[in-house]
Amino acid sequence: MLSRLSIHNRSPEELQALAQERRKLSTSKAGRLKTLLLSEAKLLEFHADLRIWMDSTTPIRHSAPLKQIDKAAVPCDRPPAAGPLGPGMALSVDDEHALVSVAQPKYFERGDILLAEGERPDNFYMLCSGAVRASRTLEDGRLQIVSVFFPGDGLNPGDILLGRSRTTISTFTPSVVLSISVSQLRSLLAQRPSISRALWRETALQASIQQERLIGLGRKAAEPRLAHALCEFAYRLQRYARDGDAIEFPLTQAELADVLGLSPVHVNRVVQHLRGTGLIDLNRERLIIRNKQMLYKFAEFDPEYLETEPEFQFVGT
Amino acid sequence: MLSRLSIHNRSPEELQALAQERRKLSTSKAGRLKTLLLSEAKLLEFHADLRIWMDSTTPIRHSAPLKQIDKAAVPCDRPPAAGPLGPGMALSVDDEHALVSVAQPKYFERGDILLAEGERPDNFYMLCSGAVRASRTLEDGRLQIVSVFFPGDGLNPGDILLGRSRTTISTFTPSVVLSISVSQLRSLLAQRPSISRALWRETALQASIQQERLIGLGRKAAEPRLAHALCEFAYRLQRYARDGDAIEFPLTQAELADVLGLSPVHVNRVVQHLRGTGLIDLNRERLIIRNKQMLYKFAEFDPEYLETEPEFQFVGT
DNA sequence: CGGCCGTTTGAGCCACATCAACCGGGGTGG
DNA sequence: CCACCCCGGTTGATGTGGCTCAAACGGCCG
Repeated sequence: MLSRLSIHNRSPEELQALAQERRKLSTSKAGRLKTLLLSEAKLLEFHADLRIWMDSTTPIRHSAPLKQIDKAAVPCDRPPAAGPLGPGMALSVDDEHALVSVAQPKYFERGDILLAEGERPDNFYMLCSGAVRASRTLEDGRLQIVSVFFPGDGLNPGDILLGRSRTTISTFTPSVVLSISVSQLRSLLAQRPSISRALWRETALQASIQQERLIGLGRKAAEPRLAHALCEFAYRLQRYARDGDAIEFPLTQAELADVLGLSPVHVNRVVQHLRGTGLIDLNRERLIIRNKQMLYKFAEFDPEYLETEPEFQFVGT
Repeated sequence: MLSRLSIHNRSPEELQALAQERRKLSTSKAGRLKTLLLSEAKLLEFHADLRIWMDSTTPIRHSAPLKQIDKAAVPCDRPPAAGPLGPGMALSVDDEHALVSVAQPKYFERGDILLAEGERPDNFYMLCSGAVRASRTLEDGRLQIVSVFFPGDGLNPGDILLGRSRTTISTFTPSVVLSISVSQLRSLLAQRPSISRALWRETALQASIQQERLIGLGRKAAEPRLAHALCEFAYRLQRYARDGDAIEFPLTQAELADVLGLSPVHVNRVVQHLRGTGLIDLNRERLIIRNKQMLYKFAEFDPEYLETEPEFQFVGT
């Protein structure tokens, strides 16, 4: 993990300069050191972007447009216009501002553990970039992945209330998350019912995803089960991207197996067969859905369960 | 379903008298008519108990003890002291009073559908007595049960926010349910953040249960999977009963199969083998856990995920 | 160049599904 | 009151989807 810098009292410009420095330095290095420097640069740039976004949006409610940022440089995978958290959690600019102002950005390498099974969650995490899993290891060593998170998702909205995490939360790829201490979140929730509502909604949405996966595990054969997972991932990842494009795919086949409750070799065979039908193209880097219509049909995938009806988002408050 | 009576402006005594009347009448009848009369009596008694509870607890906060009621006559399976909803949803007397006062009790026969897949949920349901499932039917007719509800559970806390039910909610056994229209619930939520918090918690708790079942479906063999489900059911049902007793078991083996993602005949064989080991005794009426220690170990069951840490229940508000 | 990781391929096996028939009890209808 | 039937549970025979074990391959990093 990264050494902590004293960055909290520096201007965005200073932070960007620091980032630039690391990038320059990294070109002359190689291997592990190089990637470390690059990831440090990324985190600094994320800090800078965050600061810029904070300054450009006043805490009083009005939807201030975010100063346009070079997208390639932003480690956050969502349109910056919606703030660093994106529209995923359905927060108002005001609420997002309140959340972000008490949040701390953190960078994790591939495979790092954010929260271990059985621990008390001290922080609430929101994923800005990368991909994260929640998994459980049984006594005999078998592993089941219970949730897969993408940028914009909250990682443990339910655990906050339950007081203990029953799964291990770790990254698939290098990731940037915003972390809020539970105690600070608590006082925020008391002040802002709409944030409370948003977290409840996030909990319900993730339960809905789990439910759909449960149905697959219980009653679908391997092929439609895999197809459904791919549809879900593609849909969630593409919500904020152009349609039809290749999708950066963050899981290995072995990890897919742990999501689907299958063995890695069987996943491989199923992937090949699905490739053979021409419906999809999948390899380590990217997923391309060649015939969305038919794939949805084959997988019995209906994206409705991934959406909230807008009128229900802010009921009551 | 039952014909509606005009009961809302009758006293508890009148209601009990009416119930007594049906019971008397029922003894001279047989078959379907008899059970209908009995269920009508039950609903009337439930109404009466509700009224008594409402009268004995003032809307101003103080934990008024409920007048002792003959437990056998109360269709609600939880200690009346905690109100008709019991401690399941972790409501204060005050909140429970607010909820119950706008709720309508309803009685459903075995197999009745409360909410069909794809419908917009107009009501929020709380189960007082009986057992209820949420299930999904695939195109080829296969069925997967996603949740099993027992008295004290909310049936659709998440759907309220998502605006559409993705599963069919129906009963295993005759059941009494308290129903609140979503619009009334909405205004309650705006007034009482603690109710909002309780529903969020209920959503998280049910997600936690689903998560545990998902792990079983993905990575456990049939036997520990069944054992785990039985542990869970027993634990949830016994929270408000004496330990070691026989438990009234509401599912058939075929229904168990739909919970576990197995075929009915395989469930049968597994049940027999589990009986053979002496760990449990299970038939249509009752479940007896003979060796809790060993069963928990075999199933890798740890009831922690069914509990909320008390200090987290009312944070912030 | 060597080692590691992710993918691929093949052979054999087992847990669980499917199909089919029978049993016992309680409710129904004649 | 009896005959029937339906439902839930039980049993046996047979088939198969997916697992396990084992080995090889290609690309990337050191």
